[in-house]
Amino acid sequence: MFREVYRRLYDCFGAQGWWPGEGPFEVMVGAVLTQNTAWRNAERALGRLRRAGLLEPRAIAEADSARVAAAIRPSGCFNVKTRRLQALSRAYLSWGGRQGMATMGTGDLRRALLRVHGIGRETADDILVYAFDRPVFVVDAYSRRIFERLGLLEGGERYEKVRRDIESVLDPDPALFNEYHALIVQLGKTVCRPLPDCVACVLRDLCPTAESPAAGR
DNA sequence: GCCCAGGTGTTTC
DNA sequence: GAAACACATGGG
Repeated sequence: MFREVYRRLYDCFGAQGWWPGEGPFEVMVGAVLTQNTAWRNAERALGRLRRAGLLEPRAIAEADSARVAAAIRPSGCFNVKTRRLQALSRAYLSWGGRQGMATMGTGDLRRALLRVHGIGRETADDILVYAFDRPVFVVDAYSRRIFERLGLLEGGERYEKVRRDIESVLDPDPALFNEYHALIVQLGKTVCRPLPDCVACVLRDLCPTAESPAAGR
């Protein structure tokens, strides 16, 4: 069923071509900047970092935190995110950069990322998929809501369970997981706004047998 | 003015 | 563990 949802979303929206970013490190920075933040604002912050010469691990790690904070201001929570970016940059360097990380197994890399201050499950999985091409499903509020509505999730499941359940029935194809999360976000942006209810219309197409709407909120 | 956005850490029960 | 809260800007 998760395959079918994917297929329909892909037919409907086409390839999303995520992640908009230049290399692994930039993707990682973007993943932190977009936490609880619209991508548009994360993008602004990214541009300002670049213009300030701060879009490199060593530059961020060694810069005065006030400078980093000023650069990423448009993405909100800038003091919090500054600490996170500096921690992530130091970790990135300590792991031997993109090469070092590329040689690590997905499980090890995930555990390493989760130990970094400010990198939670969703951000870690964003990084695994979009910076290092690992076949990992990114669980977010949209995917939960959509799958719950389709009856594929009960609601209230833990992050890890959702992730494993979905990964276990899909081919471990990095490109597929890359598109899947992007398509769900696309669906969320175009249809699920305001969040709770209007998922329904797309879901009628996705799965005619799904429970009818109104249970929202 | 209020709610939300491609969350996470801390505190408290 | 789970719930409540802080973090903070920009758009609808």
